[in-house]
Amino acid sequence: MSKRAYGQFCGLAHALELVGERWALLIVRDLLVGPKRFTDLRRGLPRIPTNVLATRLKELEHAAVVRRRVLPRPAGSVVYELTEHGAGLEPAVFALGRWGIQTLGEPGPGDLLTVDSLIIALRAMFDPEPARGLRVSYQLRMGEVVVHALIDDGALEVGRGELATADLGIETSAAMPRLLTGELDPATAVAEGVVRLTGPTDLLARFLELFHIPPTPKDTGATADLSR
Amino acid sequence: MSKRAYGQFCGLAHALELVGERWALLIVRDLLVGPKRFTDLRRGLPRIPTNVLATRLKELEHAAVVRRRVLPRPAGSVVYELTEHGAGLEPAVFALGRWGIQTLGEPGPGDLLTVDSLIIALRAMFDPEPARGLRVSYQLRMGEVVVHALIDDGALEVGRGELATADLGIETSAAMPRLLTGELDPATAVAEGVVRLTGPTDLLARFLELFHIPPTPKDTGATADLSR
DNA sequence: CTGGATCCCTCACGATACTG
DNA sequence: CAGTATCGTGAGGGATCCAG
Repeated sequence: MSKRAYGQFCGLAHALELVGERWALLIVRDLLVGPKRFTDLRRGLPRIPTNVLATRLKELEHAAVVRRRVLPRPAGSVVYELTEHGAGLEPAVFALGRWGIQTLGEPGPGDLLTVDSLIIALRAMFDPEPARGLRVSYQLRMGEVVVHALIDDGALEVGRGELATADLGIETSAAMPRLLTGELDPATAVAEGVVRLTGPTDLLARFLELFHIPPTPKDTGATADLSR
Repeated sequence: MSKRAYGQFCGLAHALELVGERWALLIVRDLLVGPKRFTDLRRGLPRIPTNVLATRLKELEHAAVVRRRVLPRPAGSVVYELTEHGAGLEPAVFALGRWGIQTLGEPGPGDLLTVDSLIIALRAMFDPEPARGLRVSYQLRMGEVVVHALIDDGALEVGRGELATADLGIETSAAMPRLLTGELDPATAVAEGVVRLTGPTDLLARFLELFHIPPTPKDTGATADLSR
């Protein structure tokens, strides 16, 4: 048994031994979007030391979560991708992401938003029920980051970059989490200018039906900030 | 921003900053069963150093996941319990647990099974759909650990200890994960004696309809053991 | 330029002892 | 019972260096 094992015959404990190390689930998050090279992962996780990234990738490969694959010639480069088993982490990553976004608050000065994290966030918050029989597309811009979402009869496809033909363009900043929890009313958000729209305004309400999270629970008296 | 922050404006990253430290989610797991005293938590997590447990509880309290409460006289003792926000981690804990149990394998020599982890495992794998209109009760014994489950029209209640009136008593060992993934056939499990029943045999198949996890994916060539 | 490996420093974790 | 104090170890953080 490993030195740092939890020593419990328990699915959660075993999962944490495989993907509970620091940075591991963020690597899985980025790989859920698609295969990536070492440098791509570095770009999406700028604060990870390269030795830690290399170590995590080896551990995840050993745990059959990640597969290291050498692309055929002439590319010849190395990509990391999730195994089928690793892709099975998607529900857990989505659930943790939905929980975390409830108390995300405003971005700190050094916090950055990546395209992949936004793609995963949209997929995590998509509710297929109200999307049945619906066909609509959105372009979402948050700072430099632009993604688009195609909804087609209960199915969602999220891609990076612009989509000129989108039914509605949404441009916003850090207000998005408060919008998604229902903490911020869409009408007042537009009125105050924290959300700017390009297209029919009523499609924003539709957007919030399709993408949502449980509302932030009432404060229980404990301090929830991150200062230590 | 904290020194060890991930520096990402992302729900998953924020969640990992709150409950991603070592032992944190195992503490949450035990508190999902009910409020506990410091010593109760120690008993359920025998390998956690007491200072780490104390540190985690303070961090979780600060993150509004856990609430420290002094019981009214004459008890006067201290209990830790999940806040509403902390209880919102249940779907994430269940999803991670379901993923981890797929590759749990056999228990190591030092691995132990606790009552609370078994209770959470059953709740995590319960499927309410086949339970509609159904009323049945089970007693489950794995080594020293005994719990019981009451299913009543889509609702599940799991409690610790024996239930003499249970419709079926199931006594097994480490074979349970393989049974739940479908990797091990219930008939052969009974025939080989790794599962012993007390009651109508066909209720075991019913049990596996009510409690199940996605089957373990086919091996992809990577080694999945834990030796380092 | 990609894909890492190596070094050093710090701090979190782990084990144990001890206290109100 | 409910933690705190102390100390050793090893993992993470950051910078740099190197091979293909």
